[in-house]
Amino acid sequence: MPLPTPRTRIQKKNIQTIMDAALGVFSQNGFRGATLDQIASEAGLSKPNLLYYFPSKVAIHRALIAELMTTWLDPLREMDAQGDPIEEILAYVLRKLEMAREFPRESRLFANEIVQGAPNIMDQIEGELKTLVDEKAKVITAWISQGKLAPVDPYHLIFSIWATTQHYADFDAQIQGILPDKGTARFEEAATFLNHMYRAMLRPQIASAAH
Amino acid sequence: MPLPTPRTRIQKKNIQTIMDAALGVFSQNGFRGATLDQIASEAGLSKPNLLYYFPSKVAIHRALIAELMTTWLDPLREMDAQGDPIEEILAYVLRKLEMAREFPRESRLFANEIVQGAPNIMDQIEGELKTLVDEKAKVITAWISQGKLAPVDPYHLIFSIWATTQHYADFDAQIQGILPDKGTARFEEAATFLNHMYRAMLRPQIASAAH
DNA sequence: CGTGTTCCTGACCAATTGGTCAAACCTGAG
DNA sequence: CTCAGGTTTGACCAATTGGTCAGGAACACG
Repeated sequence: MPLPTPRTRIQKKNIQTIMDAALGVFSQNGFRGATLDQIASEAGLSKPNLLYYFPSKVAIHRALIAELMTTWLDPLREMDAQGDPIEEILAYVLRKLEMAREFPRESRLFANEIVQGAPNIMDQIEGELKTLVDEKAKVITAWISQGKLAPVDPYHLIFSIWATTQHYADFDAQIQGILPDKGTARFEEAATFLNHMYRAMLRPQIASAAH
Repeated sequence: MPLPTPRTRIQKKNIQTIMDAALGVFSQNGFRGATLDQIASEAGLSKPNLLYYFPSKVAIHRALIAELMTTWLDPLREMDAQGDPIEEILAYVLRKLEMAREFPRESRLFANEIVQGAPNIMDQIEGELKTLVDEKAKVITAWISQGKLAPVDPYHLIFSIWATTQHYADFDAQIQGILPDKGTARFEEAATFLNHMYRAMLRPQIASAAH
């Protein structure tokens, strides 16, 4: 029985190994496309051994998603209403881009889940996530009404940030197929590009002609 | 044997029915996650009947991808080097957004394929697609050197357009979970937002102070 | 009508799948 | 060393999967 909290160091190690292997397999094949044998093989364990630590395939997936959800939203949480609006948003963009580079598997796991209709995490999207987004949207709206940002829809602004940053993880195969160079330069180029893009669109226009 | 070109009207109709059903199933579950039984059931045909028209599961998938690739790139092809740069790019953005609204299943089919490493279409990405993108990147670069656009990396500009527009199809579940309204307003809002975003970032800055 | 071709199906198959289980194997505290 | 607990595995199972096949049903066309 998989104990709620890992007790022994063996449990800790194996659970970690399994989740790491499962992350790779689920993120590449989606839930239905992934097999326990694949995960077991990737983890260097036997299939019954997997099922000693997790009661079922979905349990592994759920554990992964749960772990991911807690850390995935941190960059957005860090956006500070007290800071300089444009710099705060740009910092958020760059943090998200950094996560796309650092944790592409996590990004793809998420992408797979959402593309398939988010069957397992819709409640968290409509709860935790929506709450956070609503809160930050209010912050952005306040910034706009203070004239510190160009007037844009805060929700779609956030969507565009998710889209443009996660794209570099989720669609990496396509990007690497198109971009001439094959190094990691694409992420640095992306940082420059997104920096320009969001600065340009968020810069408040010259104050209204009337004064 | 599935004849290369559909002959009878029955073939035409059934092949169409199958591909439509397969599009739905593949786009929601990915290739490995989709089953022939599911597709057959969705199409209202028996499984052996599917395999009368297509020799295998991958054949159906290949047919879908092939059909998609031909039309999916049309919006980009239409970008005209002779037109007004900003308007041309914006028209492209809106066409892509329109496709995300009109053909979300096609978008998700594509997304699934790329997220999983584009195993079946990497050659087309590195061939047809790359050629087209290279060509259009040159056009954009020319526009920039004529001072008609702000200087941005043309490749990443195109990536950002793909990301922001397809996001509304691929991640629709998330968007609908977050946005207050549930109608189709999100697409109109997106059009407004993207219009602002790309105009702001592409507008050439005031000519260099020196004159 | 008749008859050759196209279309369709139930029954079947081997391989793979998620999952079980009893028995064997470790491991660490006393 | 011991032995009770945690850990691991080979063998197994029922269900599902992609795919086959022989034959029947529907059609086209003279």
